[in-house]
Amino acid sequence: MLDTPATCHPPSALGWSLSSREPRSARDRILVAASRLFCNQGFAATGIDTVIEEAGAAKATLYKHFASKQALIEAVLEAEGETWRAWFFGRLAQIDGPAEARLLGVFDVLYDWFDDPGFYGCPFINAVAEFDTDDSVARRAAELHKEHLLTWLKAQLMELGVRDVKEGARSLAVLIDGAIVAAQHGRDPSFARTARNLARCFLETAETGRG
Amino acid sequence: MLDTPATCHPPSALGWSLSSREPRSARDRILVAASRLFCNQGFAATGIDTVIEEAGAAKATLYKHFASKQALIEAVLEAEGETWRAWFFGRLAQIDGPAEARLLGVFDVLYDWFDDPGFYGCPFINAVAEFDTDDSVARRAAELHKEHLLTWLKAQLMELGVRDVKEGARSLAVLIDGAIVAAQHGRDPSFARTARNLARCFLETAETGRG
DNA sequence: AGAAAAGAAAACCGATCTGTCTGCTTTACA
DNA sequence: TGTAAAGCAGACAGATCGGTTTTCTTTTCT
Repeated sequence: MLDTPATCHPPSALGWSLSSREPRSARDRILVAASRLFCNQGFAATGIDTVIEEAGAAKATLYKHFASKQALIEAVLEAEGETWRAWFFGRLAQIDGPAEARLLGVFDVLYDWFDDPGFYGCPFINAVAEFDTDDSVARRAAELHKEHLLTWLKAQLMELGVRDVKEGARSLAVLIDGAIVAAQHGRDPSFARTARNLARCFLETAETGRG
Repeated sequence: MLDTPATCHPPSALGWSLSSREPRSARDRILVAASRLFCNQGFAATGIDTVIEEAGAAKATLYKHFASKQALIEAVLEAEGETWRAWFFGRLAQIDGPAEARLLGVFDVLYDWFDDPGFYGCPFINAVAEFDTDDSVARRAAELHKEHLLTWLKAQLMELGVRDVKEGARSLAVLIDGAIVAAQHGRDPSFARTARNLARCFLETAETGRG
């Protein structure tokens, strides 16, 4: 009963997902199970009973650690985002060379993410798609996540010496979001390469202003 | 009770949404109400009872026209997609000039879409985000929708004389998806301009092979 | 005008939802 | 070893879910 249900992909071995972490406490097990179920089956579509069954935990235990389902969703998004960013920026940090190589490397790392059988799109994009209307917790979590990304992108663009760093980061963010959605819909990781070519094309013209 | 609830944006005046259509039959009212609620509050999060209340219809009437909630979702996606494409391609058809102007015009039309107060992102992206795991009706509807878009893009790129038409269409699709998601998350229509600049940048290098 | 279809209102069904509460067992720590 | 916390199992509550059925009214078309 602790096996991964057939409707869920196996936890990734790459380490971008919370599901690949070894749970220690009951709280961990609940968080990991909720993460896997929420991200694969949807937040609203996944019930609390399913989460505790997958986690092998008691309902009272869940509600001792998380005040409500909303709070659990919030915790899942935060933990999932942190895990993903640690993996993503960790991979990028291994790339030595100029900032341009690191910026293009973004799309190589994205390729590996898309190519993982457990890839289910970006949890934040999926969450905002569900809870769009109200300015919910999901939206704020997504904003924070994107803020982290933009900060990193801007640092690289600054190092590269492009003129409009803010607009450059926005451009790359559009490419990243577009690649994620296209890869998710088409189940085709090669959209990372398509986006990479667009990025190279953009950087070539944007770099003209560097010193 | 037929008023738009506070949680929903007013129906668009531009005509890209099904909500802007004047409902004639009870079936129409149900379809329009379901479209507005599903797209604004989420598919799973919106109950049948809410739909019939918003539509001012009886539950039996709904189930006479639609076999199930899934069938209703399917009908909403199909109708919403058809309405959107009629609006989108209609706007683009008004652009006279070379294919390049029409391709860049895509992002001007997208701007108007994003700028509408009733903008809730792309229904297909949102639906796939909810029903990702199973190869559901939503996924097939999204594929069909993207197929329409790609066909149009390829026709323009062919007219423009670019070398790799298929890859060019994929590139523009990434830009469109990315702009949609970024605009939805940031509630900022100007991501359409960012994507437009990327498209111009891409077309300039891709056009080198035209005759 | 009269037949027939469409629709409204509301009761009703079984299942499932989030969340609470009560026992009992296991773990952890002093 | 004894005490306290943590956790499991499951019943339970009230609401809501998707969906069916019945009765009555309105519309529509010949």
